[in-house]
Amino acid sequence: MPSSRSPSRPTIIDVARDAGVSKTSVSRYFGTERTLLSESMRSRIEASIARLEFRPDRIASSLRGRKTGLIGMLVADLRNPYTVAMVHGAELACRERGYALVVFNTDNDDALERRHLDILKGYSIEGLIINTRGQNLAPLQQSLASGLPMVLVDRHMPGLECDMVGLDNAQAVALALSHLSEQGFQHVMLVTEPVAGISSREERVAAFDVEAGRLCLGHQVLEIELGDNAERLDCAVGAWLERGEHPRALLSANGVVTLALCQALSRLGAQSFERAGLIGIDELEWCSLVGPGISTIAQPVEAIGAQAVERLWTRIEGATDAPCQVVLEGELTPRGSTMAAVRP
Amino acid sequence: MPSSRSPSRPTIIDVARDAGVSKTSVSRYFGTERTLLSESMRSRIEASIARLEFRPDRIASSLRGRKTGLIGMLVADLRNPYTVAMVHGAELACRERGYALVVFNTDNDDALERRHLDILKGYSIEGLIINTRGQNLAPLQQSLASGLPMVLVDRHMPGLECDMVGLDNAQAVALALSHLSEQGFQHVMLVTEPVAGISSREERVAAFDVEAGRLCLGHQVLEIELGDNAERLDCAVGAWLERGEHPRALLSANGVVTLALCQALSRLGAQSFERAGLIGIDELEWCSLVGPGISTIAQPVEAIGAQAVERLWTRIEGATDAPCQVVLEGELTPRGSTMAAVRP
DNA sequence: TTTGGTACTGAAACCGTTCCCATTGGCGTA
DNA sequence: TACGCCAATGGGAACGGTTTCAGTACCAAA
Repeated sequence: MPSSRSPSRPTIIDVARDAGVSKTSVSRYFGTERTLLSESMRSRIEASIARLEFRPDRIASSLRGRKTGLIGMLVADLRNPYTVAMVHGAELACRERGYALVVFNTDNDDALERRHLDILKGYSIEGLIINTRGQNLAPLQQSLASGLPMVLVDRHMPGLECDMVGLDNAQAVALALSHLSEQGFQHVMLVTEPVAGISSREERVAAFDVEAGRLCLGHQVLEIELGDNAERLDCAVGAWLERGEHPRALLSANGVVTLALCQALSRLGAQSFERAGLIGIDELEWCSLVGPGISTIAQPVEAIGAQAVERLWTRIEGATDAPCQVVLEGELTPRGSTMAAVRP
Repeated sequence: MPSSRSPSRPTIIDVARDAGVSKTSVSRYFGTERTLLSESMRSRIEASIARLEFRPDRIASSLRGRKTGLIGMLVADLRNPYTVAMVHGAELACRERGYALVVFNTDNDDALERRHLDILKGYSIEGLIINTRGQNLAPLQQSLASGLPMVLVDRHMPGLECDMVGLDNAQAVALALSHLSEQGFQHVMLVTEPVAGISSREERVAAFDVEAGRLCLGHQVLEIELGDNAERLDCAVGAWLERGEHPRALLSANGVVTLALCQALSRLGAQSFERAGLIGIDELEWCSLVGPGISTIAQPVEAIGAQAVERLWTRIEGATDAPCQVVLEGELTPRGSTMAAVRP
């Protein structure tokens, strides 16, 4: 009945008293100095720990020397499936390495991002994973300068010299376009949220222009703010569908856009899916169910999250080589939406 | 240029020295005793804090007296949209109250759940939100007994007397069935993952039997393990479709099942959606896009997460009334999948 | 003048742990 | 025997804050 004594958790001193040893020895029982302990000491301590159900207070231990074991993560939109899967991958990797992940959602709010960053620093996190819009350069630069290991996910921030993990955008876009070309599409339109200096979007647009040119495809880019006003998208897509002589296809720059495009096509009439091809970056669970099945270029999202943690870990362990960049390849899943381009 | 001096963060002592006051006064500057400080003292401290960019170390301050401001959350499956939305709601509410949320994903692994619980306790969380399978009663009971405020989400755990927030299952099921009945369906099948003692599933099944009986609908329940073997589901649903004389409809017990059912129907042929009605508990972003549009009963997921935090908060503030139970209503969105039941 | 109260301030103890350093005892060696 | 060394152990300072408590200064009331 260890719980009947004191209402609060047992401390290392309780264990020491119970085992008849010093608190130093109990402290050594956890951590690397454990090998110093004799066999008898070790077993006595073990017994007391079990009897009292002692667990060291990580907060107290981090105060003096020991690390917190906390990794912070700042994401712009937790409801985005990309983010969720990435967080999941990062969480698995953290678990592997003995870290705990503290995730803050900034909801695309820059002020909130600053506040969350402050809070995270207050918890003495050992590393920081960032996947936000990048409007808060100064405070991030300062964190980096103060020696906090950081990793960017999905996009660079100019002026922030740190590791970065993301998709190989050029490869992904090329893969999509060569697939469309093979399927006989001759005109393509990339639909993206406003580029706004976000590097991954820039890269996708740039790769799109280059690659479509190389493949001799007619091409254009539609940059559009999603959100409240669905009509603008309907108009743009509708107009594009109208003036079609060639077999044409849409390339969606990410999962959010894919959803919006499917909604637009669906509003424009059920037969819209037959009037144009569609392929999207990001694999979504419902892609096989909609229309003829939506072709996708899947990002290795879980791997991206895991790699972010791995990069962080090497930095925490002391690696000081130049900032590196991990780009992972996308994978094509062809479905009905890009088959049989012989459309009027 | 405060950063050129010392590599590590300024401490309260640095501020005290800089302002020419005692560290006690600086400590008082934060927290409730602030009113004690004279005007001149307050402004001097303020200036030093700004000059040194001092932020109190929350970890250190929590050691003596002050709370950690951390709320822990244990979820069974972070990739489930229900979970994501609930986490998001909880996060907003935490932000409101000045808490930070530490989320651990147990991936439906009971051992992992125990480990995560231990870790969370090690960080001296102030409250715990639980949404897991409930196979780890003992350690949870112990946490509760030790005075940790806890809230269950979506389901009870028999033997764990604490607050609970979830869907009004009876109302949601009744709403779905009365809609189906109004639309002329005469036979309904509830499809659910294995009940396995999970209270929300039990309640949905119970309500289904009662309500279908009351409405004089032919009814049956299909309890099936999803995951790897999709064939079993295809068989079950296929067979059920075959032997149909009445207009019949499927009621999916949650979003995961809805996805599986749509996949099954889609595999069984595109016209399957016309052979039976379908309505699912949980609103999903793609429901309007699949087949004729899938009707849903939306759970107020964000509200559930927010309410969980609110319950926790009242407990943290000292409320000691009997464990309460917050049930929120589901909302019907009728779509094509439950229209025009006049099917052969 | 003494007393008492109020408004403000700081010294020191404390939180639970880790780390530095001193101590002890046993053993091999000169 | 005396010495040095090593393995094992413990005492106490330190970490960065909060809190308790003991002042100090000032002013009104007795």
